[in-house]
Amino acid sequence: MPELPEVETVRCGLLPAMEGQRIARAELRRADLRWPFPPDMGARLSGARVVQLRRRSKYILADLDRSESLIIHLGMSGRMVISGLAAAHVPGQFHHDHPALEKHDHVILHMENGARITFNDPRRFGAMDLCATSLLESHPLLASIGPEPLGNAFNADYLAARLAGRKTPIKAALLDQRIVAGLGNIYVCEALFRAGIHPKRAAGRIGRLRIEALTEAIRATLLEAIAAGGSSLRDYRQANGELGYFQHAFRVYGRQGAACVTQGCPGMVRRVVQSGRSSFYCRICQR
DNA sequence: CTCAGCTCCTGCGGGC
DNA sequence: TGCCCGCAGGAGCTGA
Repeated sequence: MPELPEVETVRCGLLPAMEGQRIARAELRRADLRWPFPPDMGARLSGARVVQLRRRSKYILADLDRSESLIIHLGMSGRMVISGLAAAHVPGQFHHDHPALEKHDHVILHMENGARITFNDPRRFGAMDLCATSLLESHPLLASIGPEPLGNAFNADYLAARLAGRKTPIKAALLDQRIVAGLGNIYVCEALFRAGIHPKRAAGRIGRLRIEALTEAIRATLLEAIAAGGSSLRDYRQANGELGYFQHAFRVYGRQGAACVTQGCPGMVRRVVQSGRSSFYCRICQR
């Protein structure tokens, strides 16, 4: 499920185990995910201290004390599982009994503090790479990504300029990471519903006021999801260390055939396929 | 440049 | 029970 809110939730969950902490040993259980790991990745991670754990779009960036940064992408099915984190709120309190490894546990970071961070990814659409921290912005995976939707650079002026003249459906435009960072299929559907915009509407044919509504809908959708992830983080932290999946109430995503949640709206949620991916919307609320 | 379609990979649920 | 099919939250690549 990892779109921007889930990645942010994973980052926050990793903070107590990783930020400021040293990686005692990085264990690679295969040589690649989507792409081969960079040369000597295990050795380059082992012994490094994580100075800062950041997020850019759907990427987690771990700046190391070696002028390098670890780039992590969860792909479609990637998860981070923390174990040995006994009491997250008590610094330095870790125990050392870890559950057995599971299928698709591809990379394990054995932290000096006793925590173990496991990257599990059945479909292996995820990725890891190392890059000089000073060159991160020009890394091929990051160079052409658009502004963060929760930052100041993402506003109605910007979005209007990027959508102008484009015939592609707004759904596809918002999934394009070069236009805005971090959105995926779920939150695009949700944001379009909130903004009252039909997913098939041509991107260049949305009025200024509705573009303003759209930027605010995107922000609100993401902020609410991040808040929901944050609360679920507190809930499951003691249960198991699994990060990356949390319950969230969607208004249209996955609700085809169900009643539209808008008060008094007689419509039902529809599902259409656009460029191979499902879009969910209300034909009455979204134009 | 823009855009649609294909592709990587595994797992799950439904129909027969 | 087993088998086949469609579907899944991403995104790079190709070719028109």
